[in-house]
Amino acid sequence: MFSEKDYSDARPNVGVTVVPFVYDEGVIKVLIYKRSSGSEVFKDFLCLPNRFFNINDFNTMEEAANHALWEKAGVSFPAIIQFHTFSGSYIDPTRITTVNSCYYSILRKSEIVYHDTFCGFDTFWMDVRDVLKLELAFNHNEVLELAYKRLLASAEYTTDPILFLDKKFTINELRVLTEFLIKKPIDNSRFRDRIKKSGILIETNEKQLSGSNRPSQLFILNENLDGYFYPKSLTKST
Amino acid sequence: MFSEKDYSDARPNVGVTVVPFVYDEGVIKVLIYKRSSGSEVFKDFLCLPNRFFNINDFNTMEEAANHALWEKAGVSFPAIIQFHTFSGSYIDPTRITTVNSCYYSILRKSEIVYHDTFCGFDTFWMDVRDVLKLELAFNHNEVLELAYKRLLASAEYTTDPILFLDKKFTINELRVLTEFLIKKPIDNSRFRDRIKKSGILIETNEKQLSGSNRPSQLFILNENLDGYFYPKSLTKST
DNA sequence: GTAATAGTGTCTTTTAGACAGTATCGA
DNA sequence: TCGATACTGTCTAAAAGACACTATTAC
Repeated sequence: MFSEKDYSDARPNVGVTVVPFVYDEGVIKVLIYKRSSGSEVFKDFLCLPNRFFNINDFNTMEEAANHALWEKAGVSFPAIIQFHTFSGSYIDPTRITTVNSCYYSILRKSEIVYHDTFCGFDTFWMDVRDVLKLELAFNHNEVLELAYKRLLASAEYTTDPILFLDKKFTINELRVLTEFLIKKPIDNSRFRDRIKKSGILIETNEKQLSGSNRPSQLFILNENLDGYFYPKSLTKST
Repeated sequence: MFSEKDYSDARPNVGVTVVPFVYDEGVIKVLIYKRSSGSEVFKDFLCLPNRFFNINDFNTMEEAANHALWEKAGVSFPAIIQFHTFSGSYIDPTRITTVNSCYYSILRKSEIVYHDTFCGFDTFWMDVRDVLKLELAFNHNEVLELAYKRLLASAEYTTDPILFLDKKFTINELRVLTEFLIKKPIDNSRFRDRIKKSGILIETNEKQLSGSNRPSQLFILNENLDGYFYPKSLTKST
């Protein structure tokens, strides 16, 4: 396999797509941009940040993904999570068979460089659920749909969504975010118990005043733990 | 992005790799084969089933993956699960930058066409843990390592490993398999309770005699349920 | 004081964990 | 009858779930 000279004309186009998520105003928003009217295909369509994977410019697809993210969202080297690679001639119907590796990124609102236009692109942050009603370029509807599904599922098992919050956050902020992601109410008392016993959060010596009420304790993520958050009970947890 | 004429020489090589797993003699085995001494690269190395993704031969990478699996393991169109796409020049160091999309497959031992040589390849089924000690071609060590890790993790959350068992199986067979995958003993009584309450298994009217003892009840998988198996308790399960 | 949100305590229900006990077969 | 493995019951410990209660602030 992988013979350079034999196969150069039979190679697919390879691209990366990034789904940049942010938690803002109580909902998850995604960054999209409008393709220029000079584009070869999908002129003026809305689109997720993407990039051709050109081996002269990039060694790995993660580099290409980071480049796309920087170009459109103004964020450098955030955590990106590969969730699926699509392939087929349907992705770019007027051209050749395409391979599209997709990543999503959990961004902190405070770290995004906001710009209506950047590198010449018109970008928008929109509620994911609204974007899913639109017709996007390429296969970006299925890309966004799967990315959102995986993001929501990750809230059930991992601490990843904590990356949406500021470095210091309150347990209530985490609870409200988690309730949004899993679409169910969570009992406050239980949630606090679990979190304290799990050891995933470290109490800081700071408090936050959010109104005329008792100040809330600020926590940071315990970086030493990772992976699964909620204990399963298939076996004794020991 | 994706401009055909501009980028044809800058396209990476794209290949698929399949990790065929089977549950046999109480352990998970993987199929590997020996590359021919006429290969351009990695002559005589052991290797996982793989295939160049040539757009003249295949429309999607899943087709290429199925072809590789058929060629080496003699199984047609089993369930394949994409778990990661690797990229970089390190994958095939003497040639150009490569993109390698990887799948694993959960095969039933009874459905595998066993052959020491098939389509001219010498194939072997070996305990995964032993294969991981060897030096495989390309990046197949990291491919196998991640595939095995994902397979083991799937036993904690999904019913996927049931696909290793025959269509009709006993709860004890499932328990022993699960104990192997999660590397922990499971209480028999609890396991039965959970399974019965979860509704993932349907009782058949057949029993199996496995020795001088009470016959065991045979079950089949309830295909209507899918996804997660063990209930989490973040919220009331209702 | 009141309103508002942060955080705690306590009781009931559900589930997990350990393990003894019963069932059904071959020999 | 005995040995072996399949399967069930029962008791205790732990966790979940519901919700009342206290804490701290602005006004």
